Amino acid sequence: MFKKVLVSDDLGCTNEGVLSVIKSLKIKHAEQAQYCDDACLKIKRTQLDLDPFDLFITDLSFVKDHREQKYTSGKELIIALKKEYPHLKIIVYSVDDRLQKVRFLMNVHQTNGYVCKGRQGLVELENAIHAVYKNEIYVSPQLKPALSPKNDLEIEDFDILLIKLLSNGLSQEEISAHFKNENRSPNSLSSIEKRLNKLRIQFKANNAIHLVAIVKDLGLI
Amino acid sequence: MFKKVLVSDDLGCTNEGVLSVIKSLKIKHAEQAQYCDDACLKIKRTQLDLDPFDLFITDLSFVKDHREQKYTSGKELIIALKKEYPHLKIIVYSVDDRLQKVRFLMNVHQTNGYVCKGRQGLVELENAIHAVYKNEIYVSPQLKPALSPKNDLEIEDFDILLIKLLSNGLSQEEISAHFKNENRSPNSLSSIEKRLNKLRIQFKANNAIHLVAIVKDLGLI
DNA sequence: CAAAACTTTACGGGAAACCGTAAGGTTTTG
DNA sequence: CAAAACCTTACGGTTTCCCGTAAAGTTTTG
Repeated sequence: MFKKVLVSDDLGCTNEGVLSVIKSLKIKHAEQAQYCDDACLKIKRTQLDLDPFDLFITDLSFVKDHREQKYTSGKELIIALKKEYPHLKIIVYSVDDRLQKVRFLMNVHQTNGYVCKGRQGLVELENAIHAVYKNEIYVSPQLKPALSPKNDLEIEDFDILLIKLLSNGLSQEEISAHFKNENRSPNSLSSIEKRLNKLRIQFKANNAIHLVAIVKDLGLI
Repeated sequence: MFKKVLVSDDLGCTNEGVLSVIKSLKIKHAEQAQYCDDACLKIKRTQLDLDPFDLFITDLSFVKDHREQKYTSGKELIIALKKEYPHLKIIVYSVDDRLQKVRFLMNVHQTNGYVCKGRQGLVELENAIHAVYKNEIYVSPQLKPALSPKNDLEIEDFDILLIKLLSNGLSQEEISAHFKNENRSPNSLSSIEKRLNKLRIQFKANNAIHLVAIVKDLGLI
């Protein structure tokens, strides 16, 4: 079984809960961190040692506070860590069950597990730890569809950005100007209208307000 | 100190974390529930006994799943319990830090404590337990402003409803018609425009889309 | 009870969003 | 390499939103 585990979540209570599972698995050495940067530091420091952390369990969302942070989300930290230490096993433990995010972390960045916080969260986490130890990947049952390849009728980044700018109060004309500034194409007012029209249909929205509300509820922006 | 505590949160890991605090306070008897209805049942059952639960710590948001529930949120359950057992001490332990909600539960329904989940959550929870045991009320420091009386320049229900309808995709004209249907006044298109204008200024929004996005982020709708 | 203050409604003009059509580019494909 | 398919842009017309002003109605106040 894993020898040394790091658990990172901004909520102390969640760390406690996860640590109780770790303990029940007879893993001797476990630590916790409440900031991504702390977690990063702890991992980097021990990678040079004889017994580095061999499993990292992390939340994705970390509430900002007074402490300035280099990494402000679990996602960023995972990307950085996987680049530097591809062999470090990482399990995400998050309430965020959006398939996009799951797919991104699992497929693009080779994260080893993704467990949804939920009523069964701790049980699933235990299963995940066992699976990942056997070099398998693990995702919570409700996230399985995320990894099935057929499910790729995706919203593009462009669309997300577009809606995000809308939600920030920019008019379609301002968005067009903004895209022209950044040399991003398409950028004509007409294209933006067209894109929004497609999105409205896709999300069954009556108008732009409705669209933004729906997409916000889905957590896409 | 309290003799018998019930902890309720849909996330098992959070319950574990809270229970670890309870234990450290030498409270012998503690139980947990993952559904509001379960919590309710446990409390009701022991209220007739010699040693009923004398403290109830609960989350507010409970994710719905297959199990049909009478109470679907901590708020509803608290209201019901406080009506039936006014002397039962209740502490809210939630990520939700919206002042409106705090004020509602503390002032209107005599909840005894309100602790924000956060990095310091468990420490604050411990303080809350001590305070509540001494018949004081406790709210997390960042929520203090919620209870100061001056802070009552509230958004009216009308405004909330208005923005909600907007976010549901209704045009201003449709909203006017809708209000006329329900005999709610004011209901003219002009009044609705005026109201929205005021809200846009108040929330520093560029347009209606922006307004809806801001208000959604604040969690008011 | 009448003046003042406020709220609600009406209306008109300009801006932005919405919608269809069509022209000009680019990529795909036989 | 040319036809087809697709994407991007342009443009005009209609609807909705945004904003100011003013009239009508309601409440407050001396």
